[in-house]
Amino acid sequence: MRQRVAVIDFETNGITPGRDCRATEIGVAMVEDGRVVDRFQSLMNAGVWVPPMIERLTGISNAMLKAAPPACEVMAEAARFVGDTPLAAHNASFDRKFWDHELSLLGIARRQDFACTLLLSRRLLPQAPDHKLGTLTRWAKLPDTGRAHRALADAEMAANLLTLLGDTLSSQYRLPDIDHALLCKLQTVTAAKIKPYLLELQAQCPAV
DNA sequence: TGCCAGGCCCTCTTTAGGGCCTT
Repeated sequence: MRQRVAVIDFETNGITPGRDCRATEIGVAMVEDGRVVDRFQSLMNAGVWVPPMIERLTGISNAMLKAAPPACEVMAEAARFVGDTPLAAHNASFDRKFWDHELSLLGIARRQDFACTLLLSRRLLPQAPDHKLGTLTRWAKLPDTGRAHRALADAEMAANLLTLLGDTLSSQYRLPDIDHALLCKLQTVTAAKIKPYLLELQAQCPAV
């Protein structure tokens, strides 16, 4: 896939964004033509408390957040970095709600759709042992990007997975124009119907 | 006060339930 896509990952102190549940770190891997070409990463201090279980999971402590820049500054910078670039994430429904929530606090509305590497990998890589980001990375022998459950390492893992999914579509179905809009369309086709749908797309494409 | 996600996907389904995935 040649198109530039911004793959994002949030670390947070909980599951549902709100007054006491906020992003604690953001990572963005800008992927283009199968390579990560640019990166953005920052901890952010939203004034929330991180429970011990999540401190252990992410390695992000309350002391680290105390010293981090304010969430509003970080998110404003992240929004400038991403601009209008199409977005992707692993289990995008999670990162999308935090992206939308954090930007809404700045009065910014998202303009672009999210592609989801979880939905796409369930459809295109059904033979994987499971569809956790770490499992898929090891199973597909994708590069080690650093400590799991840190935002930039996970964003780069998801970026590599996105590239693998694009390559899978190219090699298995010989589709010439794989772009973000196609990926967003594919993730709305049910897993049971994806193969016939792709074969139909292939039949409509001129031979390459 | 007490509770606390939610969308997707499969199946022993559709008048439902439970596992997956994210922190």
